[in-house]
Order: sequence, then C-alpha cells, then structure tokens
Amino acid sequence: MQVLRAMKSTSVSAERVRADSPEGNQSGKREQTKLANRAAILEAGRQIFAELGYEGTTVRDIIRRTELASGTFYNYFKSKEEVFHALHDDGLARFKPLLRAARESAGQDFQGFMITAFGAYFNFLLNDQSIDREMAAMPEWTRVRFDTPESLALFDELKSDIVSFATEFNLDHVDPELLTASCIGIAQEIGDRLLRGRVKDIQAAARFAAYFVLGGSQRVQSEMQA
Amino acid sequence: MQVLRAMKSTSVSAERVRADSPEGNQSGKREQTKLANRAAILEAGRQIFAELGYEGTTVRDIIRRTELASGTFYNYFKSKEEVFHALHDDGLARFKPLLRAARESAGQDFQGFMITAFGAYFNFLLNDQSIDREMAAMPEWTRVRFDTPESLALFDELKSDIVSFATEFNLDHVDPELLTASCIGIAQEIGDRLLRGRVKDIQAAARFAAYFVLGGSQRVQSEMQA
DNA sequence: TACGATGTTGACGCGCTGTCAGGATTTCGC
DNA sequence: GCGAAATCCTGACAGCGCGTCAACATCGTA
Repeated sequence: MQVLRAMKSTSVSAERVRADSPEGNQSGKREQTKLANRAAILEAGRQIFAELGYEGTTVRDIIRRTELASGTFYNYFKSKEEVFHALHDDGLARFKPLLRAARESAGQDFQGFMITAFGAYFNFLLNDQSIDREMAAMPEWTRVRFDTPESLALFDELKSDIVSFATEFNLDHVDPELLTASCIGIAQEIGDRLLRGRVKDIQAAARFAAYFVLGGSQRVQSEMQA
Repeated sequence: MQVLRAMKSTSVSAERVRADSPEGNQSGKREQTKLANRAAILEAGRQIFAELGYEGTTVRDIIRRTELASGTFYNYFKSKEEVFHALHDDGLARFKPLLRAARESAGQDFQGFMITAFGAYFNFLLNDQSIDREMAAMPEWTRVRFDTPESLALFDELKSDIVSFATEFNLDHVDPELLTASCIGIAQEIGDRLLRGRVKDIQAAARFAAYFVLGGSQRVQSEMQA
C-alpha cells in the first residue's frame, strides 16, 4: 500500500506537501509524525485556500495535496473551518506582539500609538504570509470572515488600550465600545483597499487613520458633553 | 404525480411557501407562474438562510420549502449564491432611496447629512426584513460578505456624495477613498454591534459616527497640510 | 521478540450538485 | 375549439464530497 502511494507520488507531477518533521523536537517518532502531519495539513490548507478561496476548497482538496489518506484529516481537524481557524489564529499570534510593541514604545503618546498600531496592522496584512491576505486578494464576490475567540481577545486587548488612553485624555463622553468598533472598522476597510491596490501608500494610510481617530474622538467628546 | 406531491404537502406538517402569484400583473399565465415561482424561491431562501446561515443551507433546503421540484430551481437561479445576491440586492434597492433622501434633505449641512445617513443605515439594518440582519445575528463564527456590483455602485454613490461635501468644506487634503472607506468601516462595525445588542441606542450611535467622521476629516485636513 | 496502544488507511453509505430526457401545461395558428 | 409547437416542470441519475469505521500498519514497552 505504501509502495503504491509512493509510486503515485512520484509519477504525478505535482509536488505534494511532505510530512517530514521540520521541527517537532519532541521525543518519540509518534510525536514527530503527528506534528509533521498537522503541519502538512496546515500548509496544504494555506495553499489551497489561497488558490481556490474558502468556499471553493474542500477537505479533499486539502488532503489531496498531502501524502495522507482522507480519513487521517479527521484525526487532526474536524472540518476545513477548523483548519482556517488555526491558520487565522497563527496570524493573530504573530500580530499580537506587534501591537504590544506599539503600545509600549508609545508611552503616553496617543497619536504615536495610533500611527504605529495602524501601520503595524497594514504592514502585517500586506507582508505576512497570512491567509487573510490571499483570501482578500481573490477575485471573488464572496468574502468569509471569522470571529474566533482569539480575534475577540485581540479586540478586547485593543479596547483596553484605547480605554486607558481615552481616560488619560479625558475623553469621558466617548463610548469605548463605539470607539473601538470604529477603529476596527477603519482598519479593516482601509486594509481591504490596500490589499486590492485601491490605496497604495501604507504610511499615509496609517497616518490618515490615526489622525482620523484622534480628531473624531475629540469631536465626539466636545459634541456629546454639550 | 401532482396528487402524490399534494398528499405529501398535506401530510407533512411544515407549511411550504406557496407559489401563488401575489402580484405578477403580467399578461399570460405562464408569466404569472414564473414570477410566482421566483418569488417563492426567494422567500424560501430568505427563511432558510436566516435559519441555517449561508454556509449551512443547501439548494435542496431552499427548494424543499417550496412546492417545486429540485430541477426547477436551476431554471431561476444558478446557485444558492445567486439567490443570496438577489436578496441582498433587494435590500440595497430598499435602502438606496433612504440615502438619497438623507442627502436631499440635508442641503449644505454636512453634519446633518451624516447623522441622517448613519441613522438611516442603522435603522434599516435593525428593522428591515433583510437577510443581512438575520445572518449577522446568527450565533456562528463565520460570516459571509458579498461585494455585489450593486454594493459597489452604492459605495460609489456614497463616495461622490462625500466628495462633494468634502470639496464644499475645503477638505482638499483628505483622500476621498480613505474617507469613504472609513465611513463604511465605521457603519459596518457599529452596525454589527447594534445587531448583536452590544450597542443599544441607535440615535446615539448615529450621532457618534457622524461627529467622529466630521472631526476626523477636519483633523486629517489640518495635519496633512502641515 | 511479542503484545498492547496508537495512528493510518481507504472503502462505504449518505446527501448534495447540476443535468437531462420525458412529461405536463400553456400558447398560438387555424 | 383543436392540434401542434413552444415552454416549463419533474424527478431520476451520475458524479462527488462528507464523515465514519473496521481492518491494518507502526510504534512504545516489557
């Protein structure tokens, strides 16, 4: 059986994602192949999602780019959605420290924090090997968006950052929920434009967003207390 | 055969969507049933999408809530995606005049326009029988978003409105693309919070968004020309 | 080496997809 | 009215993806 698979994989021209263990410095061989299999599925998923889009890909598409059998997929993930989640969360985990760095380097400088944070997000979107990038760049009419627990956690972290700055600057009439929502909405929508090339200059976009949020907050404060 | 179907539909407790022609004041009977069938499919789709979510529904689910046979579906729509598009565009067609009214009643009052426009959108989201409402309110992790030509057309219309106000107020250093993107992002994200009950007061939300955009634009203008 | 534990395999039943030949109904020409 | 033609509806069908599971292979352990 293995021989048969080996023949196939050499006769077929497409290079499959190998299940060798690149890292996986655990102990036993069992652990190694488990890590390798999981990594192979994730990498295959990343590729296929980028090629076919979320809607267009099937679990079979993912597993087919692998040397594994179809049943093996379900030892690692329940569905393609779970693969997407894992990839998405990977990206989030890579972005999180960038946001933390932005806050710590900013000190009391709200404007500086905003510029750095927006800039970090836009740079991340355009440069990181994240699925979101390829997905959004796809010439499709449908876009899928996931609200994973990690996303919500990041949002909450961002919200608490914003709140602390808001209290610092006496923006006591500005609803934190609405302010955070606005920041996220602006980031997402401008990020979308950047990914599709409708907007080019990342730095200018980051400064725009930051000034926009600053000015918007202050205006809301002065209008709402009147 | 028809008898068999009739028996089924009476024995089964669930009420199917009738294919009678409510309107369809065209001439022939052929035209009437065509309109009625299309309407029945759309209504069934609206219901099913709301119940099962976009991902969860199948073409069979839609057609099963109908008195039609499975093959008939494909005489009217190519896929469930096309049904969703049609429903989405219906909603857009209902919202469009509200936006026009907001602009015309505002005159030269940028702030008034913004408050009315955001308020109209939020009210529409919460009250109109639109799929977007039920979809967004679904307790799912995945959300589907469509960029139909009609959506883009509406965005362009909104953009030209914004541009005319921006030139009126000498906001010549504010990138219209970024400004429009920000407005859309804010509207979407706050609308999302409203749908899920995280934000309650529609009027307050509309004023917040309007002031935010106003103050943000002016701040960007003053910062960018420096 | 032998045995239990653990992971893998691919065939299977099920349901959905989109199609199409056959049938039912309407329209039209007379 | 009537028959033919056009139009639409119907449901069965082949193809495929889904998730499962009994059989099997491989690894850890004694």
